Amino acid sequence: MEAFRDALPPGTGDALTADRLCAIGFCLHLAKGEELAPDPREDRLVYIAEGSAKLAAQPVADAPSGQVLAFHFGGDMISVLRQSDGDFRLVALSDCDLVVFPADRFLDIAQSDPAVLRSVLARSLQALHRSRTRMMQMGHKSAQQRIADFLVSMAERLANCTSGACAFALPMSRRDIGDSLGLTIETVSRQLTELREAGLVETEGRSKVCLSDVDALARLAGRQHSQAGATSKN
Amino acid sequence: MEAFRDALPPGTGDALTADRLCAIGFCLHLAKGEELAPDPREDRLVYIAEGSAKLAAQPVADAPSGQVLAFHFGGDMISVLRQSDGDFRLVALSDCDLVVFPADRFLDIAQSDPAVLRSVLARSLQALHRSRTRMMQMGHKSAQQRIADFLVSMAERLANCTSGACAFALPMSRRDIGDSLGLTIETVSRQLTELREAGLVETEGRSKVCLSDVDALARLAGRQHSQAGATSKN
DNA sequence: CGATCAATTGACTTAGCTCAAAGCATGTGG
DNA sequence: CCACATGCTTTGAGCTAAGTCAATTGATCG
Repeated sequence: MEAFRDALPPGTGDALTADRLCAIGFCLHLAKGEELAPDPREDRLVYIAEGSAKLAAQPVADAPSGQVLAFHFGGDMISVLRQSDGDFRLVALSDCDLVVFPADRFLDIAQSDPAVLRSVLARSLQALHRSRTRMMQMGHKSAQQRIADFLVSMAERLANCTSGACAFALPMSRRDIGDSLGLTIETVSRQLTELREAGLVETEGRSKVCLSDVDALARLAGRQHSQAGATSKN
Repeated sequence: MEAFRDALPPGTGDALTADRLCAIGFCLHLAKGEELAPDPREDRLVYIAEGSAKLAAQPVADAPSGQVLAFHFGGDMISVLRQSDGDFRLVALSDCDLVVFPADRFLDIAQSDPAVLRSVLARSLQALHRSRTRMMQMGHKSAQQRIADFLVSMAERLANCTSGACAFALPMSRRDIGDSLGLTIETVSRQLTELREAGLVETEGRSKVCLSDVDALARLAGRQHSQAGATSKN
């Protein structure tokens, strides 16, 4: 819970507001593979204090594990809106510590502190912008570009690396990667092999990857030297 | 300008706030094909009082006219964020009446009226949710499903029709449609032909379309009986 | 150490892209 | 008012990237 207080936008919001927000949130631990119990009655805001998770749609015919909307990691604040046709699911990719807020009450409180509300709004407008940029790219990009883009995003997110070389572990499976990019696991695997043969990526075991040249990957992904608006935090 | 006042969320926001918001906005008319002059200095919120427009990225190699992020129509409020790598462009598809606000000042004023701010936030969270749902679909959908989905969206947006039959005129070209769905004009055309042969769509001239069974199209698009979260306003 | 499930690799199929040509609207000038 | 020119749209014929099906390899955990 303390971690959440630190995550509030710096310089905005007073201590009182933070206290009141903490009062309505509850902490929750999810073990790897566990899922945040859906609540069809209300929208929720979830803060990920620690760990990694995927936001996925209910499984459908052509995506048995449920299509992946986004990946989220420690420090992210995400909104889990209830859907008319069934909730989206927040599934832990690794052990997770969460703080869950009812969206209505959270906003009621934030409303008394416009600075907080505005900063939440600014965040969500940015997120919308990123989501759109991403969507646009999705429609026009090849499998290799998508994988390259994915790796660059993960490097930023997981290793805080936007340039040069870096190594980190991917918490999600190939299936999750494929489901998030609109590709099959086979294609994901093949593209990784190609990138490996091109000397851009090394892999070890199922999850460890090592990117030798993030800039080259970014170029491959078709990113126009944009360091802003690249991560996929909510 | 009066039209904008009506567009403020009903029941929220007082008259004073509306007055102050109107004071910082300026009206603008765009003729068909014209473009909102970009302003790299600040983000803007644009209200479309009348007409239709596309939000497109700067032209790149593989999309000469610029990739289309979204279509917008009368009544929409959209945010045009400046980009690190060049602005997105708002281009009129038909003659348009706009009201343009500097985002910062708009939010400064809205901040004094938390109800307005919150409603703008709620809108943008919804928009984010829709954008993500859409993005997810984009990755996994066939050309025919995308076209069907597009037609259903347009029926809702342009003819206020979510079921049964309806007819309307598409203000955008096949190229714009393709650019927004990640398809080529040829594929757009071919899929329309298939839908025509299936008896779901009739076309007349370049722009007029007649959908005989919106529900069937929605089913074809893979929409799970979701009437909520379907339009693509902001 | 072995069972099990994830990941890789291969062979084949197919949806959608590219290149190319022909048809139509729409608008303009005679 | 009609003819024509222009540019959108449609249609056709390959081609290629990615999906499908199937078999193998490899990793992880009890």
